Amino acid sequence: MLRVDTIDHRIISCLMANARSSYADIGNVVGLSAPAVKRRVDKLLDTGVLRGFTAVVDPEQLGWGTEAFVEVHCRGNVSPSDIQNRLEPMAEVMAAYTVSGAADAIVHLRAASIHHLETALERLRAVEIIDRTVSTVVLSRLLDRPPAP
Amino acid sequence: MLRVDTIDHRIISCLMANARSSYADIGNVVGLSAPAVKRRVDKLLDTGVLRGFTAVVDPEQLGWGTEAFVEVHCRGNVSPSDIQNRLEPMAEVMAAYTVSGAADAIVHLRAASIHHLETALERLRAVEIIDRTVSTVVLSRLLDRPPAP
DNA sequence: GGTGAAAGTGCCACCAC
DNA sequence: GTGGTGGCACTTTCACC
Repeated sequence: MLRVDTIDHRIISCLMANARSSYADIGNVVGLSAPAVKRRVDKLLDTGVLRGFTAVVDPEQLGWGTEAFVEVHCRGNVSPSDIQNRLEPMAEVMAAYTVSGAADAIVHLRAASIHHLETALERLRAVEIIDRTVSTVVLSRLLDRPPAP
Repeated sequence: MLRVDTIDHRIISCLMANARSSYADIGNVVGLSAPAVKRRVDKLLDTGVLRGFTAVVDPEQLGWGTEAFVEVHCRGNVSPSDIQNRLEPMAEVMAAYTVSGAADAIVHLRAASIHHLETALERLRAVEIIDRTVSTVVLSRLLDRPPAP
């Protein structure tokens, strides 16, 4: 793990605001030349601080407007990597976390419709290591921010 | 609201995989020339299907590795926009949703440490419209995917 | 970390369908 | 309305200082 200084943070902020901005533009903001910015970005990508660049889409307009959070309770003792391997092939799984408290994991599902969500939940519950699930359907997205600097 | 055809979807997929790929590269994948791709991307941005381009960072390595999901229960009847206005100024709020079930909202918090998370939770509970909260601390991130095509 | 030059890209006007 | 072409400015990317 390496040191990420103030200039790196400002470069990351620029790229989070607009991942397609040019190295020259970023350089004007942070006070560096374009090649210097590129060298820092390449290093941040190499070390994994920056994982990549992606487009932010409106799931609603693409027809993936139905979301739910699912508490997953497993039978017996299950390792996090077990759960991870089971969830990875499911396209509807946006994110998953092991958590404190009664549940073993929280799974963030996104689907095209309530019906699609239902089938995804059925497939989730069919996983043998999963004992039971408690799902909470999202009614509206109040806030959705990209990660902070 | 406009029509988003198959080619648009494939362009969006390319940009989600790498928001910094060139229009020519995308064109090679979807079978269009670079200017044709740019025109479609510009239109998708105009209409809001594409909201922008952002860098994907590893929160762990940036020192924002502590996460929690918080069920928020409000007193009386509170409108979603009320909750939204209260949460918007909090930097630790990554996302928030109104949900079905007993809770009024689910708030996704991200903080630099357990102590930072604690102070964020205190500020959340200090909001007068909020009656009580039930928080679930994330132990590990099993999966974290950018939105699907 | 900056500079300069070569290769690649973005972006626009214009044309064809 | 769609998509393709050509040309010029800008960007990326390298070696070198």
